[in-house]
Amino acid sequence: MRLDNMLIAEGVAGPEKGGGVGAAANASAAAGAGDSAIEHSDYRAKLGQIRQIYHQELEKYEQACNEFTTHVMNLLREQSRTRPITPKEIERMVQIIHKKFSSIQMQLKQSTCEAVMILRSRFLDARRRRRNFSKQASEILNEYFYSNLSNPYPSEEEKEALARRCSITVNQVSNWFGNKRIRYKKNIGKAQEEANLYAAKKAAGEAGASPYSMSGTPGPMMSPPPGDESSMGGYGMPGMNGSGYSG
DNA sequence: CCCGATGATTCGGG
DNA sequence: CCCGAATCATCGGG
Repeated sequence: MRLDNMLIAEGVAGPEKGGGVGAAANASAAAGAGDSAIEHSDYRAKLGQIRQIYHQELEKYEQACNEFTTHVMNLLREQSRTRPITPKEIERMVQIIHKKFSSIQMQLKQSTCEAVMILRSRFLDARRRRRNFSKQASEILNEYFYSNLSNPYPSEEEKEALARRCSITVNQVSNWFGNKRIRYKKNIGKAQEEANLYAAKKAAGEAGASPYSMSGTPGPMMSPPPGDESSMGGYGMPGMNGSGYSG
């Protein structure tokens, strides 16, 4: 009976229509980008389709069940002319039929659940439908990162400020820094170019009168910049096949 | 179409 | 909870 609960929770079963603001929306909106409304409208449309089909099928089953029941009843009535048939017997018959049909309904519920699950992962999983940040947002984030290379761990307040400036969520800022740190470390050589680039940009912006202590480079404690551009050909990228599941 | 870049999620550890 | 690491899934340029 868990299937019923789930279908109700997803808004497939339960209230025929109306708001139907399910638990679907807020379930995995963790770091979802700002405009989640658009994606959700698509999601809702598909969900509505599923629901429609579900109810359609359900009704069909019910109708078939009723038809079959009356059919059997008629047969029994005819038989009752040649042999005695107790009402108990009839009731038993009806119960058997209903049980059979409800098991069929279970199958329908299960496949509907499956469809909903697929739909959820297809639309609500933020890994899909990923959008790159704007160029400007990347600028801001990179600027902070390379200006604080020795300690690229923004506090909560700083994250909020950055999030506001970039028009993204705090979570996304955290994600960005997490990715940036690990990827910087993984590839110092290339990142160094970026570092120089942003350092130059910053220097241009400050035009000389900067309060930085000029005791050499700030020396990032993460790893010493080797400045070695060669020997960064290919690190093993395994197959990464795109296992296509139809959608 | 391939492949690197990139944002998001998952997992293990403190 | 945050971090690093691995991984996933999409984007975007060639």
